[in-house]
Amino acid sequence: MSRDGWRKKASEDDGWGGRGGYMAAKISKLEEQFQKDAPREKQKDGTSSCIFSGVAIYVNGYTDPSADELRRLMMLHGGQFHLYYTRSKTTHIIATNLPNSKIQELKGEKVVRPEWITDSIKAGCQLSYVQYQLYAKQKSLNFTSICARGKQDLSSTNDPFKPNPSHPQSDSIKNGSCSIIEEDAERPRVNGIHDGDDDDACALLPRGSQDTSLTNGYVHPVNGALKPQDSFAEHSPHVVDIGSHQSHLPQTESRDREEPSCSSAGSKSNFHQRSLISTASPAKQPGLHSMQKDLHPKPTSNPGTSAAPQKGNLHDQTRVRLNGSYHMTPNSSNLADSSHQPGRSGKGAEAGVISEFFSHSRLHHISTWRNEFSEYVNALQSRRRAAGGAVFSGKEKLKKLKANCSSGILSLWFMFVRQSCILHVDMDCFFVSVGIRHRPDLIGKPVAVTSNRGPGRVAQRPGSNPQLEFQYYQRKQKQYRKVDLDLAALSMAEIASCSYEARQAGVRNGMFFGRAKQLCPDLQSVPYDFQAYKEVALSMYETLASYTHNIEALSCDEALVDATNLLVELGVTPDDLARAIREDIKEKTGCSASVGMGSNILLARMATRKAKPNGQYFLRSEEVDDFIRDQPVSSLPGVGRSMSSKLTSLRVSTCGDLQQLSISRLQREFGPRTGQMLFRFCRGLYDRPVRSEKERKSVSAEMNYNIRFTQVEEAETFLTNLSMEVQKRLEGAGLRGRRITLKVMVRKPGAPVEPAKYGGHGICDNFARSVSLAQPTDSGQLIAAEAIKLFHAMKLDVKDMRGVGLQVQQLEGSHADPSGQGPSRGRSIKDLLLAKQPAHSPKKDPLAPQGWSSVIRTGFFKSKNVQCPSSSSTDVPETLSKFNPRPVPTLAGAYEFSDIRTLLREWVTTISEPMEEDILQVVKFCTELVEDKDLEKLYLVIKYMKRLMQQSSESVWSMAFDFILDNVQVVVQQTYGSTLKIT
DNA sequence: ATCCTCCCCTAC
DNA sequence: TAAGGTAGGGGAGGAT
Repeated sequence: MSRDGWRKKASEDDGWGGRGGYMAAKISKLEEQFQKDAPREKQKDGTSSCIFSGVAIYVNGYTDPSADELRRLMMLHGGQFHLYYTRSKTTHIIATNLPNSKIQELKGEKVVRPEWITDSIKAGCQLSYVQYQLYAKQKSLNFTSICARGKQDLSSTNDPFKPNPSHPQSDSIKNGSCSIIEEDAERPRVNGIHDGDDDDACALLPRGSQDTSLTNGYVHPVNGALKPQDSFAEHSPHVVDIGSHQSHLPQTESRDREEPSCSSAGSKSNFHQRSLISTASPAKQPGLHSMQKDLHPKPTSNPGTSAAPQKGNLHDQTRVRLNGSYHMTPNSSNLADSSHQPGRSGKGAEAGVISEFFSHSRLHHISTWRNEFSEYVNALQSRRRAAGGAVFSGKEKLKKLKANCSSGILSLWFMFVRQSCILHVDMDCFFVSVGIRHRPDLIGKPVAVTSNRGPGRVAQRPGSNPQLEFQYYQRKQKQYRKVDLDLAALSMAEIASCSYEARQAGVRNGMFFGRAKQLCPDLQSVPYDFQAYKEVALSMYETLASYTHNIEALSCDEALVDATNLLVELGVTPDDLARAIREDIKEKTGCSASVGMGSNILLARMATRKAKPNGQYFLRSEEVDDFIRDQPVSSLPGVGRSMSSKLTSLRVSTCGDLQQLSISRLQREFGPRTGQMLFRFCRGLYDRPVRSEKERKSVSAEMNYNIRFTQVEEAETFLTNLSMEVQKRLEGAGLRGRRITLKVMVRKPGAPVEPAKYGGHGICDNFARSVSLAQPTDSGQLIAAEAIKLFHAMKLDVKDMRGVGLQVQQLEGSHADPSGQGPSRGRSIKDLLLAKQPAHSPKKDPLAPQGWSSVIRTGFFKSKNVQCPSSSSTDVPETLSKFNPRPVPTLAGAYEFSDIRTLLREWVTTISEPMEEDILQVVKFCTELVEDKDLEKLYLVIKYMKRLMQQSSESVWSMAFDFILDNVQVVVQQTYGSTLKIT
């Protein structure tokens, strides 16, 4: 039986629905609350009805209107609102975004967009939910007029739930012989422009069968860049675009999106809490709300980390300066860490070093924002689907403006020919622009954003050998320049962004500040202001969203806009639109943006290079061949340092040079896909549509700065803390992963022990190891345990470690249970757990099912001769022996938390169903901890069990946890007069 | 062939 | 001092 939130709760025989369990009590309490609130709401509002009589909704994830608002609407209009999903009682699930895994599971359910509710209220009657179904829409896409071959292609590429990862164009079906099909009404009409790049389609047509077909969006008979034998039959004026990227259900979830974190009753506290937070939030525009909320961060920047209370003992660390770097030592006070974050208690600072680093890391912020703005755009897309649509103030303004002018030839061209038009909007030297918004004195001056505030010179640190390092890097980059001995004394703070004036002097982004200062002595340094960047970025996105929601977020300062429909609707030229957008952005942010325009994403991006700074450039299709011929290959996306140098060795420096190489040659040199990419890119061909919904495939956290360990324990502590960070991110994304990868950077043999750059990793080798888990997890503890195992397997000298990263892959929604078919369980344990009788003394298992193995039947903790794995476990802790005269409570002989943890983990992971005897052993152990007044350990144990047992695919483990907790709480209550708060 | 695993590369 | 993160794509090479 699946432990998944949806399916598990769906079955009535799981025992939680009606047996008077905790869950049932909670649900009925919430229902009571709802009934109580309803009349009050009706009174407040005035407009009420009974149109939702008989309807009970459960809101999954973030929605617009928010869950809170939907709850209110249900109150007003006679419906029910369920905070928990119950298949028998919940009639409709309301959602706008669902992870793919969830969609697969819910195929039989009524999953409906929130507009069903708002529209019904507008209409004054309950509308049919059918047309509001979230994923029925996917199935009902009209493919009827697709030709036979198109259908063939669909089978392989069109499953909107399952994008083919190796197939960037898999979400659009185009080929040369199909006729136009009726498009999804909500799709922008993209016509004749996205030349097909579908491999399957290509393979089905003989090479060169269409001499005139390979174009970059402009249909012309001769393309000088193209030899007929290299042609793919990929272009057609008739494009079949199923629009799956529009109707895709977004997978990425917003940070404040709420879903049941777990199905079982055991998850109650966690889920309940999160749900309440969710319903209390006034989100009116989901993505926007989350972005704005983040702009005013709460003092506690660690909301999702339920492991927080473990801080202060388990993951204590302090920072010790050694060789100019921070060192982490376990088990010491970390009060110092909390000092820089007012309002944060000491226990919230366990990841002090890590979070401090991330808070200062521009790269970390850039990555985070990219995700967040993608979510923002996702939310816009969801809104866009809403009946009635949004108000596009920017668009309306432009429309009015346009009404006063006569339309030019070009706008007519766009109206009638419907040439696809993509805008690439890119803020000019973003960090600098934001940084000097209120510094008019710096406008027009060479400015760089960097962490270095000084003159750009620093003292060389003992032990470093900058010359050696620079030589190494130069050799690697095949630049045999003389090493500047003076470099040693220069600041190695990186320039995140520099003004065009600075660029004129040779300063570049990423350059060390000291070097830049040499090149440009007048260079002014401006500090980072991450908050401001985010504000401006949001403003930019809001501006774009006032024109269209067909936006793809590329980063905090860069976005793609598919303007095809907009231009047709407005009857304006791309330049008109770009000008309006740029003016708006400038007005709202005080910063300038450049806009590149072209018939596809590639061309739009290349046009931006020409547009910058503070300009716009529309690369017309007929100019493409001439334009692209002279472009350096390095300007193509995907061509970086490595590929550039490989191309140089092939005597290729411009796109024109690259056009001379045959596709087979390129594929031989670079591999099939990269070869094809190069072949197409250098001709300006690229047909990926603008898309906003991308499926996340990994979640990771790494730190390759200031990593200096002297002892193994430090590395282990760090891995644990990093795991907690990963847990936080997984929880934030509502994901769990099955595969864990540990990545380490290790000082290269012979490299200076102390790198030239302060805290830097220096010259390193990279190592990575991964492990697959039986079940997906988001547990930091579990990830830490695996990471530590991997770490030991690597047999590193910890002193040489310079970087550590943890990545989690093979993701799925944290509420989906992939297995759904664990080993069969007996009934007795369930009965025992459901009976929920506090059990203070162990008793014999009365009903041991026959199927249990003898090992299990004997009891895990009794048969088990526990070998405490930790070396320290043999030493009796002094504090305990001193202050506790009676025997220390043990679980199967273990008393150190680390050993208990190991024991519990083994128990839960190796056994599909716990024995009553063992459960009672644990209860007994916990009871003894209460008696021993060791609430700290008790808390850790409970907390750990909660994670462990609730993430098990066997729901019986969740029940076991509830049973244990309930029993322990009774004892705690008796002893202390209140219960333990487990978050 | 196709998958998996371990990398490297690229982009922001 | 300084904050060298993060996610995705894909190639190489081995296992199946």
